[in-house]
Amino acid sequence: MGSHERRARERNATRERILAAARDLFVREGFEKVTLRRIAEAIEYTPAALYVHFEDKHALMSALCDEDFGLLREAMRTGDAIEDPVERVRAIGAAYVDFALAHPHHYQFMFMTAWPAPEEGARIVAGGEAKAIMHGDPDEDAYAFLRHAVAACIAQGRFKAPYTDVGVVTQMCWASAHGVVSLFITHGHDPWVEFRSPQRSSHLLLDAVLDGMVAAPRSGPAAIARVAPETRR
Amino acid sequence: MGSHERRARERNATRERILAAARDLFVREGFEKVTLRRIAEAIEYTPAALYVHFEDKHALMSALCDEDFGLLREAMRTGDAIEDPVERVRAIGAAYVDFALAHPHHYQFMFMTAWPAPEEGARIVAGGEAKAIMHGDPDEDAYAFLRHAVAACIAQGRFKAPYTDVGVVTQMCWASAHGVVSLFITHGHDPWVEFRSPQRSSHLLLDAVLDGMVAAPRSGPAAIARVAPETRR
DNA sequence: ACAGTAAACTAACGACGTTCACTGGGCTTA
DNA sequence: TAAGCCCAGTGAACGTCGTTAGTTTACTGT
Repeated sequence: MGSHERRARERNATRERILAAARDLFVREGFEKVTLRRIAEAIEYTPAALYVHFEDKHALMSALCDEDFGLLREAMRTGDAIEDPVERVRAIGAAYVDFALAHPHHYQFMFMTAWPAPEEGARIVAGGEAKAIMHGDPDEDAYAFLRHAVAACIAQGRFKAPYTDVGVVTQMCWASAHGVVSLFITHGHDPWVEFRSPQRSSHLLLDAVLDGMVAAPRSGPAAIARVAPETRR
Repeated sequence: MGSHERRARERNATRERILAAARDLFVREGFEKVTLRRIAEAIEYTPAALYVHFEDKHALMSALCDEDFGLLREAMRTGDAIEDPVERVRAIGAAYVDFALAHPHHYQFMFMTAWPAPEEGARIVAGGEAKAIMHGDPDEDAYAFLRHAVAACIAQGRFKAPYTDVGVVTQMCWASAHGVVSLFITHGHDPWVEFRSPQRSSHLLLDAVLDGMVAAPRSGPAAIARVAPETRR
């Protein structure tokens, strides 16, 4: 009677083998070299076999993506214990950047590829798999995690006007980190732009943004908690 | 004897027709729908005919790109007359964002696609066409144009430490604008992120960055020239 | 009138994602 | 034990893509 479970386990095992092969190709050869035929070849399967485990290539890549979003979420937990919300935002940004630079191919797929768009047919994907990745819960959603920290900053009045809209400020912080790393990923090796350390650039940028947004210390201990950017790292 | 010129003119004309068809497909149907076969069909040619005018698809797209870099450069000239370098940087950023949002597909190709990388063969493209796009001359190169304005800021001591490295600060400004617009282009229609106005977000971000970088007004007229971000737009 | 040039065509190649009829071994059931 | 089902995996094909080699065709300069 446990054969059901064994079959399911086996099925899941080959599914994992497929994903592993895809990830291997992905991280080693880059983006557009990941081909169903090469994945199949890597695990000594026929290309058609992949369709038993994934609806199509997009679904396969999405599954890879899901795993990476989990990793990113975990990486961003680094700053979870930091009391000061502004410093927490800073730590989250640093973790985000580190993740992106450590896994550029994954990052590229996660945040730098425009998905096929809703089409005119307006057929929403069957189960709504995108929803599974990010649905607003700070415990499971990297975006909501950042947003949560930003909301804390605003709630404590740490940001002066007009930086008081949680959504906008969250996007500003996200864009700061994303801007540097995505530029580095696409143009980091172009000859015409001297990219020194993207780490340093992104940290400086986030420092500048936060500096620009934080309200002047009125009188409280906020001024003490604040660390000078140039001495921090 | 003038037939040489006429032939050249005709040749150039069909080259332009190819580019126009490509651009049309590009802007109307988006990125990956641009196919050599569809371009050829649009101008009632055979796919192979395109290879008379372009080395390969990449070269064709690069030619499209060149035109767009020209447009971008022209758009960024808006802030050319602005005296105050900080405000000039702000204006350049705004123009950049406007361009990106007005031509998202072009922007995607110009700044959001990782080019095939040098390969291991290390065969540099024949004429060095990438060099033609951006080669450091502020009059022809959008990046150098921004860099020039940033350098003026630094030369006038408008930025406090540690924001004194021209290259790094230029990249920070660039990344600020690029971060917002690229996120909007790829994820602007995703359900899980409430993207209000990317214009507003990017302007606020650049404001915050500049606010964070500018030195406190010592005593001079700089404080007067500085306009409060929230009242500007 | 003739040879040369070059733009455009025909036809094919290999690689891609995807589909579909099929097979064959393990499982359930009689 | 035999019959029948399930389903992971196969084989072969389809249509599309970028690209190439060989050929035609129209115009040019002599």
